[in-house]
Amino acid sequence: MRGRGAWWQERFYNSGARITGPREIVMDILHETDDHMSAADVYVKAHEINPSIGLTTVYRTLDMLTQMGIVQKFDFGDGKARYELINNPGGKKHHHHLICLKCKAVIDYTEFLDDEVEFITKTQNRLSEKYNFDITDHVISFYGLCENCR
Amino acid sequence: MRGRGAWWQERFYNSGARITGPREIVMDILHETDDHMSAADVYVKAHEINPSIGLTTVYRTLDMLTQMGIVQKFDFGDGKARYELINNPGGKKHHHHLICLKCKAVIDYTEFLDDEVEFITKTQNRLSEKYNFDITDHVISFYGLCENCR
DNA sequence: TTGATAATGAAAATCATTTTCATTTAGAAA
DNA sequence: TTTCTAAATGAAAATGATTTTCATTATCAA
Repeated sequence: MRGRGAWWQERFYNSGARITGPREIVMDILHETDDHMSAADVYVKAHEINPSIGLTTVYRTLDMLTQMGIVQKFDFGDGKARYELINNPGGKKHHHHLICLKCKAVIDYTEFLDDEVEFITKTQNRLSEKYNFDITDHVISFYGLCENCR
Repeated sequence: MRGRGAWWQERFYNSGARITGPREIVMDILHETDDHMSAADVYVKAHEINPSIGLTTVYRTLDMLTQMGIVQKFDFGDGKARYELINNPGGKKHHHHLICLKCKAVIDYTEFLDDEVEFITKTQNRLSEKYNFDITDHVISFYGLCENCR
């Protein structure tokens, strides 16, 4: 299943990043899950595939992917960062999060994105022009109390 | 300047939270700044006012305020959480963030909120109904590379 | 095939945040 | 006002995620 899509390899190349075993494995793992994975989660899976991979490398790879805009890093308030592929062809759809402030439960929602696209596109264009930012991504999260905690 | 607004004291009361010296000081500090303060930042200021206040209490207070929806907790990716008052009468306006993935610079923007209000209100209503969530807050952030890093 | 350099892994270091626990305090009740 | 009890506090220790260091290895352009 390795090398399923050259799409990211091309992006690595364009960034001057080498394509290595550990990086391929991390990309595979991210492709294969629908979860919000922490670095430790990725490490555990990577370790099953190749026990010589170090946690440090997982961190470094996830960080690099985040900076390249391939991965999105989230903080749900439970003390560890979570990572998700931004473009996962055939994978999880674009979505946002509904986060409970008390129990930290996270609900992914994909509804109501039509209105969002319109709003985000417009705002993003305005912002990138005004602040000369190369915007690659956005986050929309709603916070509150879930039905169990309210 | 203490006790400037009873608004939060009432909310403390309604939550069964006691109004204590340390908590008043933390609220004052949050009222008086426009920055995105970390717990350590708040601690330093609190310590100037009353050196007996402990960092632990600052953390606990900020956490409580976050759960009460008085404060919003942010993660800009630099490893420490930031806190801002959500309703600061006479203070900083509602705003969102533009965050550089490389240098972690944060730009606050307040423009283009008219479109946002419409979009957010609608989405929030739909979500709270569908998922039975008591939504108190939202975050919209844009990520990318700032003009120096792009 | 080779060499420069990027990437890696293990271990140690860092550092934000949380926990523990003995002490103090707010504020309801008497 | 005084008393009483649960909530709040602070210091210190513990935790745990993430980063740094540095010697070794591997990628890939030439």
